[in-house]
Amino acid sequence: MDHMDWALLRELQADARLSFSELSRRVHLSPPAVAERVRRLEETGVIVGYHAHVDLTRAGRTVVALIRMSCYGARCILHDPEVAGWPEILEIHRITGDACSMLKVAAGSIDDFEGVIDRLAPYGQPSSTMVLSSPLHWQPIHPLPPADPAVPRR
Amino acid sequence: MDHMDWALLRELQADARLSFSELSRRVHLSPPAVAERVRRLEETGVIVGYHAHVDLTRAGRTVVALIRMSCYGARCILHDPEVAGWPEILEIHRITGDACSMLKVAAGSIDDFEGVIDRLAPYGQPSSTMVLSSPLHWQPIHPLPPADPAVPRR
DNA sequence: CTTGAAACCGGACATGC
DNA sequence: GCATGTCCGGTTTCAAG
Repeated sequence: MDHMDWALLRELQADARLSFSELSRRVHLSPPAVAERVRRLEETGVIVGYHAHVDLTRAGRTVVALIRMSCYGARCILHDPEVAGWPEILEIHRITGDACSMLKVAAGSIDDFEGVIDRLAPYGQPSSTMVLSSPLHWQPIHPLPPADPAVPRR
Repeated sequence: MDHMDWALLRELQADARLSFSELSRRVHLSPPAVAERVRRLEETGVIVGYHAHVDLTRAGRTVVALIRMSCYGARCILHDPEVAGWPEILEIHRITGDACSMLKVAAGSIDDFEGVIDRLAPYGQPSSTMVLSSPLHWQPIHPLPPADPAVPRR
């Protein structure tokens, strides 16, 4: 993960459809070198995929919510792989705290959302928070500046 | 947004780097028709971008958290565009409830994470929940089946 | 929207630095 | 490990139906 790898990640995060040739021009590297580096980033699991991002509202998902699930012991959604297949469930995160997971849900309507809640209820108590808007949908990953501790830690 | 548009979205969400020709084979449409449909999906804002997805851990972001921000009145992070530029802040969602926003944060270390909390504290009270793992990072958007109410609503 | 043709570009390989 | 150069295949973009 040197500076050149980060330059390639920066470009591919901004536009995943760039060709190797176009990439080579932007990062000032030869096309074969670019191809091999990108292949390595894919095979080592740094790049996990290339995805088109779809606007939820324009795709008919007008109701977005974050749901904290407090599951009933062993009957946890984390143990049921079926839940991850429901179309409204976009993300599942296992978290610390009194709840066991946080879900990001995008439903087509309030009725649809109510149906999701009904389907989740058997697993535990869902606590919903509606998403009004998302001022920052997504941010590319770039290298963090090295930490310089202003106050030395004891 | 007919069936063919959804087929194109399905393919481009699964692999954003597919060529128009390869797309045309997969959805059984001619290459010019594919090119025009994709261009329309981009210009109408259905497709908002094509992004390479990076594994947070392998990119050095070992500490992931969700932070609920309860801001001090007008001094809200939603009103300060600078916050969205901090590299550790991946998402900002305005939400309902007693908090004003939910942040997704990916820091390089606990020290770095503590630094983010310190920088957030002037805006309001941050309440952090650590993400232990993410069984479902991302799910493509596909058309929802039409609702058929098993129990008629009154 | 499809077909067909032509120009272009991008990817792969081999060679050499 | 990277740059250069060549070749081939694929892709894009027209035009016409």
